This record gives sequence, C-alpha cells and structure tokens, in this order.
Amino acid sequence: MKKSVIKAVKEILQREFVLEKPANLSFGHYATPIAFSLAKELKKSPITIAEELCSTFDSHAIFKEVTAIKGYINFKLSESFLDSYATWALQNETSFGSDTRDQSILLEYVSANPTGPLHIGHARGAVIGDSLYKIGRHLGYNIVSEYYINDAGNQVDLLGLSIFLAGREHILGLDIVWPDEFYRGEYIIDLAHVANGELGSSIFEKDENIATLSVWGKDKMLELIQSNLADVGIVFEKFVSEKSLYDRWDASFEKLQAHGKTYEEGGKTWIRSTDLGDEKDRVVVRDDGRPTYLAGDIIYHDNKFQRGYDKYINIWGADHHGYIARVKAAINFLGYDESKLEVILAQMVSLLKGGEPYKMSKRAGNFILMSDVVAEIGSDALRFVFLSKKSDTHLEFDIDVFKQEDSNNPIFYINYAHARINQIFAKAGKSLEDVHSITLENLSEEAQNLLFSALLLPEVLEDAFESRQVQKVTEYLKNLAAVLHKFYNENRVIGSDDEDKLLKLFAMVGMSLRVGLKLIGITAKEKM
RNA sequence: GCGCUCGUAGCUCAAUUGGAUAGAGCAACGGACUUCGGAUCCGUAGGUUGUAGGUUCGACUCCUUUCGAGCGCACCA
Repeated sequence: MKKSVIKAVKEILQREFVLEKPANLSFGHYATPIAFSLAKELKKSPITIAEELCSTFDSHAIFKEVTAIKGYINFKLSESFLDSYATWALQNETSFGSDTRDQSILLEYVSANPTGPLHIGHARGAVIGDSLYKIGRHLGYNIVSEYYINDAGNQVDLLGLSIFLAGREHILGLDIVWPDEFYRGEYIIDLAHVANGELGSSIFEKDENIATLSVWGKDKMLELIQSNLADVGIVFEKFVSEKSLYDRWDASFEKLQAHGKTYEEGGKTWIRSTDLGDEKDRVVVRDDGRPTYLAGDIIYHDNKFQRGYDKYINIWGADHHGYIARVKAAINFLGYDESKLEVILAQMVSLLKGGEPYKMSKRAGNFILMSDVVAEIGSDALRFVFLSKKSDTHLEFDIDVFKQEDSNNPIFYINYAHARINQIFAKAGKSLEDVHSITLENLSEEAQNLLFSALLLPEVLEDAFESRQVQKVTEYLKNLAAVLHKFYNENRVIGSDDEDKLLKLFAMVGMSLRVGLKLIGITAKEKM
C-alpha cells in the first residue's frame, strides 16, 4: 500500500521525499513534509509550496483527496483502491505482506551455554530473535537461524565436575569439599540422579570419569534447552558446535597473520584490536598453546562469512556489549566487511518478587527458569511481554504481578477482538465466501479508518523488521484491536443495511490480527 | 577511573528514527448492559520528556554539560 503511494507521489514530484503517517487520520492516510525542506531552496513559505504542489495531484486515481495543511501535504486514498487491496488480501492470506527479496541474513541468537537450563534473561533474546526470524521469512528475506554451542572450555568441564561431586554427595553419600567454582542449583542434583540411572553409580567413583560426565551433561543440557525453546515455539535450523571449529584455527590464524594484525608477546599471541577502537589488544593463544574463547569466535565468524550472507545479525545479552569491538575488529582482520555484522543487545531483565530484588546469576542456582515462567503464564503471555518492549531498554517486572496477569494482559485483549470477529460471522450464519464479492465503498469515516488500519500490517512488519524493533508489531496489534472494539461498540453489524460490507471489513481485520500474531509466534484464538 | 546502554504520566512502556496537539495499558475517579459475549466501550485526572546549554523552519529523538540507574572493563565462556 505504502509502495503504491510512494510510486505515485514520486512520479509527480520527481524527487526524493519522506512519506509518513499524519498526526491525525482525519488529515489523510499518508503525508509528506517535503514543503519544509523545499522552503529554503525555493525561497517561499512551506505553506505556499504545499498548496501549489497539491494541485498537481488532481488526476491520480489512487487518491481521493490531496490537501495542504500547515505545510504538510496529506494524501487520502480512494475507496476503490482500499477495496481492491482488501479483496486481494482476503484471497491471499498466506502471502499478505509477503514479498520476495534477494538479501540473505544469518541470524544467530540464544547461544546460551549448554551448562544449565534457560533462564528468564535468555528468554528475551530468544523471543525477539525468533520473532525477527518469523517476520523476516514472511517478508521474503533468505534468513537462517543458528545457535552457537559453547561446548568447549572450562564451563563444560565445570559442569562435569559439578555433576560428579553432586553424585558423590547425593548418591554415594560421601562428604564433599566443594571448590569455589561450581554450578549450583537443583538441576545439577537432578542430573546426577539421571546419570546414576543411565550410567550407573560407578561413574561417580573415579576422577577420570569427570570428562565423560562433561560431555554427557552438555548433551543433556542441550536437549533441555531445545525443549525449553520448543515450549515457546522456537526451533533452530542450525546448531554450530564451538568444539568442532578448533581444528580450523590454523586457517583462520593465517588470514589474521596475512593482514599483519597479530603479534607475539610474553609467549602469547595477540591481535591488534586497538587498531579498530577496542580498549586493549586481545590474547588469542595462551602461553601454553591453548586458544582462547575469542579464537573460537574468530573461527566461527570466519566460517560464517565464508558462507557468504549479505548480513549477519547476532543477538547478545547486554552483558556482552564489551565484546562487540573485538569481534568486529577480528572480522576486519580476517579480510571481511565488519559492517555486515549487526549486534542487537537484549538488555537485562531484572525480576522482583513481592517488591524485593530477585538477583539472577548463571553460576548460582537462584535464577528463575524460563520454563517455570512459561508453566505459570504460558508461552503467549511470555512472548508478548518481551515483544512489547524495545530490546535496548532495561526491563523490570515483578514476578508476582506477572503471575496475576489475566484479563489485564493485552494478549487477551487482542485475542478477544479476533474471537469476536469469528463469533459475529457465526451469529450471522455467514462465511467469508458469502461476503467476498461485495465492494467496500460508501463506508462511514470510522469504517474506512478501520479498514485502513487493518491494511497497514505489511508496512508495519517491514518497518519492524528493518529497524529490528519488534515492539512495533505488538503496538500495532493492540491498536488494531482497540479500533475494532470501539467500532464494535458503536456500530451494529447484524441486521444493518451494510451487514455484508461490515462482515467483509471485519474479516480483513481478523486476518491482520491473525497473521500479525502468527508472526510473533502466537496463535490467535477462535473463541475465548 | 574508563567504556557501553538507558532515564518520558504514580507504575510498566510507546512515539512513524528530525515532523503536526508526546500517546497506550495498569492504578484512581465518574459513566454505558431487555448488548452481534461488558474479557468491551466512553469520560475525568495525570507531563518543564532527569538537569543545563547548543544545532534549525521544527528536538523525546542529534551535539555538549551534569546528575542518576544497570552492565562491562579476563589469558571465563
């Protein structure tokens, strides 16, 4: 819809311009402030320019009216244009808002360590990533989702040790001296019991079994994480193991060397990341010859860029923000364009419980499990809460308030609008086919506005995806539901002269609600 | 100390990425039910956009100052 307007306006103005929504729908459907930017050039007032430009739009069929108000040029679409668009959309639900694009995108998100279940902080990035993925696909991007498994290094060793010690304490009944660093939490004890069942209690007898428990535990945790994700409708296309990458280190290292960005000092190998604005140079190989975590990420990004995507999006927890500079520097040193990497930071989620701060930590066992929250409020509400806020703002909510949310939850409000539409069709004893051929014209002002709102979905999706701000979709859906509820209260459909027209209009609204919800991972309810 | 992110109604958040009178929900108060499901709608009240400057036709948005909050500042992942 927006594209048609841009095309039409461009034909007439013959120059670039900004198209936006007017402050008030009564002004028109779209507007441009171009007169302001022309004012200096033409040495005339914006108001005069806008009025002059208006008259040049008279002939165009897609506009009902073009008016100048306080320097803005406002465009009102014709009813026949809106009707034909809606009629087409209703016949093509799956492709409504869909398009073909040639850009390819690799989207990496979650990538939580396989050393414990997902907690509520992971959920934010997970839900945002998955929604971007679903929307991007719908918009026609060639987009692939990927999970990077940190299955190498100390953390996984620590997991093995923790399970081992838990087994010795809880299964063998031995007295344990716990080291400073280990994973706490019920799930470690649970794992020890499962290991006891699958591997036998003898696994806890000898220290050399710790390595076995590490690998075993990591696989179990990965299964658990995947199951946690599946519970909120998230399935990854691809998993990449950090461990499997290290034998390619030599090849990646050669590239860095070829660009002269490495050096030896103190028996260690460094990269000159300060050349590209990092705070300090970084060690990539320790003095004992073991590569660091960054080395793994260098190989991984080398591997990613070799796969040749147009764009790489990583969603990280905000506590990793200090990591961006060194990874971008490394990508540059490998000989790639680091601007193709875009990092979205999902800010911290702080939880309260009964007004008290609820401290979260991966290492300690007192984090709140994502699966617990899902069990209490459901996947839809969890997704909606995280999708309603910009990812880069700190988010705080009280878990008790969150539990209470029922009718106050906007997800119910939107679902109710959708269910109402189904209900009214049922009550009228009609289906979409019965009203499909009717033309949507001579509608009231309110009905036209409702129709227009429903038809905005495609451009909202596009805007949300391109700005990577999914809250635009939830905002839109809340607004569309509100317009529908208001209209419903003020207008009787069944038995009115315009019954079929209004049913068709409602069908269009229902479709936008349904498609929009689907793309943020929520299934619209047929009835409540 | 240095860096990144964020300060918008009592609370949780929006604001077309520099545009028109800064908007929703919750909480408060007052209305609308012989209703196509009231899980809804309407109204009232609530703001110097943390502070102080600057840039321009125009600033919540960009720049500078300052205050506050969170996070980071590993050869851990």
